[in-house]
Amino acid sequence: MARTRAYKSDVKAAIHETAQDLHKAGLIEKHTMRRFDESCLTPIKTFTADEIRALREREQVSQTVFAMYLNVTKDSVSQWERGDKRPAGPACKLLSIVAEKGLSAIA
Amino acid sequence: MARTRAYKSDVKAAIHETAQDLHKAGLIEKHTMRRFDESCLTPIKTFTADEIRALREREQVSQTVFAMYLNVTKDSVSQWERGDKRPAGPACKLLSIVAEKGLSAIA
DNA sequence: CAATATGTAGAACCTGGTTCTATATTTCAA
DNA sequence: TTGAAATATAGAACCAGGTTCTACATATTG
Repeated sequence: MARTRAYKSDVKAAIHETAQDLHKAGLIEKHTMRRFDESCLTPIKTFTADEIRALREREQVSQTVFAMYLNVTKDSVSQWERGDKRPAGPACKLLSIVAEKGLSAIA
Repeated sequence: MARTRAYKSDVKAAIHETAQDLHKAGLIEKHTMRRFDESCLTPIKTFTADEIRALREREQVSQTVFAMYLNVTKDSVSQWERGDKRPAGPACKLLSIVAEKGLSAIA
């Protein structure tokens, strides 16, 4: 292992690193390592308008500040929360991270 | 402070939490807190095709696995690396996080 | 009061992200 | 060695996400 971590939330990261090191050492095959990657990825949620709003309010920030964290415009956040538009792939990933680890995880 | 962290990379998160707590305590105004948020956000890079490829290869994963982490299709990653398309706002945010903290930060 | 922050609303535009197929090369297990 | 699977390129077509703009309404604050 290249690094060790104290937090249990980083178990998945550790699994990935372990698999990578095992691969480098020639102990496991590439396709096996990919299975590790698949299994240790956090599942992506599909957020409703209300869930997005609740998430933002949980973090106690305005739409503008929330948008800054996600690197989108404030209008986009507003549209998400009104159900006008729905966040795409990368946006959902960021929202999932925030939902699980809080805004500070993507500061 | 609600939590304390040991790593210096979380200084910005700490600033945010501190500002938030100061606001709750009525010691600073909302607009002042927003300035804190602005200043503690990691600047977003604009990635060239080559930089994206270099970033992925640094993490030693295939386009497919890289795509899984970012919650986009493998085709999108391929298009980025060939300069066919360019990552949008949320995608750039994710790439910036990976560039700074590694793939495990968005596992 | 005046200025700022916050959020809604809607329209128009552009391009990112998806999906599909086809091709070529490499990797690895049987 | 053979064949399946992984990897990556290429291009086309489509949809909708994200942006930008304006206008309006309501707090909030100095």
